[in-house]
Amino acid sequence: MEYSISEFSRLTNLGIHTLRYYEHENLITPKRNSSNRRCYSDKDLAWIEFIKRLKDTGMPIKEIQRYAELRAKGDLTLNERMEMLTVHRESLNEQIKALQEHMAKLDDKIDFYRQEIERTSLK
Amino acid sequence: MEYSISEFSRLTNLGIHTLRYYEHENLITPKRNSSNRRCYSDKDLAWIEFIKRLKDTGMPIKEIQRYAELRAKGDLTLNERMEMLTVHRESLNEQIKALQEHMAKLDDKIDFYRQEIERTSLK
DNA sequence: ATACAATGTAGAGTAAACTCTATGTCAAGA
DNA sequence: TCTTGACATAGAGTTTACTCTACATTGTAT
Repeated sequence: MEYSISEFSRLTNLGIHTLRYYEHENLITPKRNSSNRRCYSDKDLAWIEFIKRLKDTGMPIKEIQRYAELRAKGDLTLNERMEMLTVHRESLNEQIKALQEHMAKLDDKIDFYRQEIERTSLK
Repeated sequence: MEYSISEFSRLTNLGIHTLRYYEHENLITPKRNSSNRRCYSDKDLAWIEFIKRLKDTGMPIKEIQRYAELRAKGDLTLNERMEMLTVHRESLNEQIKALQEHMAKLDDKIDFYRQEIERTSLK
């Protein structure tokens, strides 16, 4: 299947402006039809979903750009891309650990508040 | 103990400019000495550490501002503050869940890469 | 043929959170 | 006294990632 930019915008939940911005930043390069309109494919869809995942896990656009560049060069860059993902995996792991520690501390704080409210009878 | 802004900067790992910025945004209000220099206390230190925690868990400055405002009003706002923290706790919980899902998908992708590299003998 | 809605490009504007610059004050050492 | 060096304020500048505006084209319905 092929999609116009507005269809693709709906499918990906990314604004039309954002899609054009991503293209401008060379994250994605959809085909064009005879009238120069963008034609997004299902492959583009899978790719943009992966881009979203990288973004949602804190990878900056610049680095996704680098990854996209490698991807465009084909199979010869598989090693390098896997290396990037492996490094990113580690950062993700640390993010999760950090958030879990924050969660524990936050729980302590909430408990403390609960006691204070009890003690001062502000409940 | 009391600390000058540069000492406090070292203790908190926040730049001097950032500390002044936080004060400008009413997140923290250190005492001043007779020459109008900032005098940070140990209480300020504990407070800034908590601010960092909120920030690191994705709370925007605006909301920390709101929390700081309540804190400045004293014990009468304990309930409201606990409510804020409880809501924030939930968001933190969801962040962790989301990251864990991303991690699982990323692992799948890395496995796929490993197989592709094996298959195409690019190792 | 005409209107109009979707699309195209280039570039300006926005929001958040800093970060830096210009300029001035002040206490302490040479 | 003179000179630093740390600190003060006000406000400008930066970075990231969009988001929007202005204006030109194009395909389709009337």
